[in-house]
Amino acid sequence: MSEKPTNFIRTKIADQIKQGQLTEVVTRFPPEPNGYLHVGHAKSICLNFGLAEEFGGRCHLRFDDTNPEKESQEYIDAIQADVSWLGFDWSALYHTADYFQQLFDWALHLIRNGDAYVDEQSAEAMRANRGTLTEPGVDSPYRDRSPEENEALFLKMRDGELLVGAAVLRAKISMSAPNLNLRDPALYRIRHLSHPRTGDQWCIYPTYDYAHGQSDAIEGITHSLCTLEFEDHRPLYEWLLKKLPVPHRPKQTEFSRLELEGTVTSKRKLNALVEGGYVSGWDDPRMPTIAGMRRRGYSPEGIRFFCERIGVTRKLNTIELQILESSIRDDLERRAHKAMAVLNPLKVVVTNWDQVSLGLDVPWHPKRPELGSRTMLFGRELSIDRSDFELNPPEGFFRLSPGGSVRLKYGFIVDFEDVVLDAQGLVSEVHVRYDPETRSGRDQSGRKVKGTIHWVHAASAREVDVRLYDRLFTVPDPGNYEDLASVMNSESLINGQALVEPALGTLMPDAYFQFERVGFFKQDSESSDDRIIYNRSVTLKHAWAKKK
RNA sequence: UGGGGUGUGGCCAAGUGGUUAAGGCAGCGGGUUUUGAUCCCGCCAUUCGUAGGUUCGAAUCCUACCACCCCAGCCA
Repeated sequence: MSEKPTNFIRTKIADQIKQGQLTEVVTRFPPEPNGYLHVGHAKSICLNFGLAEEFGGRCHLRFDDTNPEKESQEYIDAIQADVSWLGFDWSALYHTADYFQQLFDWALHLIRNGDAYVDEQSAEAMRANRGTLTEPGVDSPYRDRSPEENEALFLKMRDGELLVGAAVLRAKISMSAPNLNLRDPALYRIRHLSHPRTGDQWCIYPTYDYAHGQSDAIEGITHSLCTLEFEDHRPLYEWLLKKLPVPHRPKQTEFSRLELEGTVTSKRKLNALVEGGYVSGWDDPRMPTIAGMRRRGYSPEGIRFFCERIGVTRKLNTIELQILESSIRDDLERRAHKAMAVLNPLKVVVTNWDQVSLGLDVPWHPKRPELGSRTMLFGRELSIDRSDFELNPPEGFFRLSPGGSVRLKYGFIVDFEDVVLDAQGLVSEVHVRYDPETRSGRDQSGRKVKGTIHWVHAASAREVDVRLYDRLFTVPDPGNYEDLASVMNSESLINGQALVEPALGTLMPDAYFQFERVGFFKQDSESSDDRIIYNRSVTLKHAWAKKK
C-alpha cells in the first residue's frame, strides 16, 4: 500500500493552507438516518475523516435529521457502529435537530427582512407555478404579504394551528431564476410527527436546503463536501449564508458519487431488497452496505484501501468490482490466518500408513511467524477436494491423477495407487502411498512434484456450514432497472458444508481466515458453538480457472 | 430546446504551457514459490471527446462542435 493518491480537494486545501487562508480544517459527515450506510458512504467517510486527519483538523459526525417521516433510532445506532467500525472517531456527535431553535430564529430573521414568506398554495399549485426547465415560474399570490403577516402565520405554523400541507415557508428569491432551486425554495414544512430526538417539541421541520448550510456555519465547518447533484444547490446555500447573521462562512465543494459495477447504492433500492425479502436484511453479506461487507468478512482496512484507490474527482465513474475485491484481498492476504478446509470432500486412504496419526506443527502464516502455529494431524484417512483429483486429467493439470504424485501441503508427497468407484462409476476413494522421506520441513528425498494440495485429517476434521456468495445481480448496471427482481442472480448465495481442520471448528467471531487455495472466509454472525458458519468473503485469484 | 457539470488506455486516476503522458485495477509474458495464491520483473496511450486556432513548444490557452450526467420533492 503506497502513499495516498492526491485529489483536487486535497490539493486545494493544501494550497489554502500554504497561502495562509486557512488555519484549521473542519469537515463533517452528515448522513440522514433513514437507512444503512453503504459503500458510497464509505467513500465520503474516508474523504471527510481522512482530510481532517491529514491536516490535523476534525470531522464531525452529524445526523442530518430534518425529516422525521423517514428517520429512526435503528439507523442512528447502525450508522455510529459503522463509522466507528471503519476506524474513525468523531470529535463530537452532532444533530441538526439540536439547531432547530436557532434555525427557527433565523427564519424569523429572513421573514422580518422580507426574504421569506408563508405560502398557502397547495403542493400541486406550487408545482404548477414553478414553471419548467425552459419557462419561468409564476409568483405565488401570497408572495407579497407583509413581514408582520408572514411572522404571524409562521408562528401559527409552529404552534400547530395549521394542518399538514396547509402552508410552507419559502425563501423569496426569484420565480424566474434559470436555476430551479432558486425559484423560492421551501424552507419549512408542517409535519405533525414526533422526532427521534426532539420528540413532540416541533411540528414544523426545516428542509435540507435551509438546515444544511446553517448547521455547517454553526459548527464552523470549513469544507462542506457533498456529491455532484447538490451543485445546483450551492447558490442557495450561499444565498442563505449571506442573508443570515451566521458566525462562519463554510464553503461547499462537490465531488462525484461512487458507482460500483453490479451493485445498487440507492437507499430506496437497497430498502426494496430488504423489504422484498430478496436478502436477509441490511447486513446480508451480499449487500453493499458497510454492515453487509463487515458480516461478509471485508476488513475496515481493505475498504479504506479501496476508497483510497478509487480517487475523488468530478467525473462520472463506474468502479469495477475487481478493484474492490483486489483491495480486500490485499489486506486479507497479510491479515488472515491461513488454514485448511475441504469444500467437496473426496476420501483418500494412505495405504502404507501403519502408525498412529502424526502431529504436524503448521504456521498460521508462512510470511508472518508472529501469528504462531497450530497442530494438524496426518494419518491413514484424509480428505481432499474432489477437484484436486482427475481420472482423466486435461492438459496442464498438475494435481493428483492416476500415475501421478502430489504434495499434501505441510505433510508428505503421496503417489497414486488406486481408485475406488461407486455403483455409478463415480470416484468414491483414492488410494495413495506416502513417501516417508518427504515430510515437510525435513524432506531428504530431493523429489519435486508439480502440485501441492490442501487436505484435512478425516477423523479429527469438523464439519461446518459454508456460504458462498456471488454478485447479487446478473447485470453490471442493476441501478438502471426499475424491476430489480428481473435481474437478481439466483445463485448469489450457495449454501454448502466443508470439512475443516480442528482449529477452525470453534467460535472465533473476529478472526479473518484464508482457506488455502480456496478463498478468504470469516465466521458468520449467526454462528454458534455447535454450528459454525463460514462466509466466503472473496475468492483467491485463480489463473487456472480463467484459462479453462 | 433553460441552468449547472464532465470528457486522459478495458475500469479508475495523476497531470494546470516545456525531456519519450505518473500510478492502481484488469490483461499479457517471465521469475520465485510446499497455496495454479502471495511476492518479484517486464510489456501494455506517438496520444489526452472532435475539428480548427494561438505558440518555438499544448492534455494543459482560445474558438466551434459532439457526447454524456444532474436539476421542475413541502426528500436528502
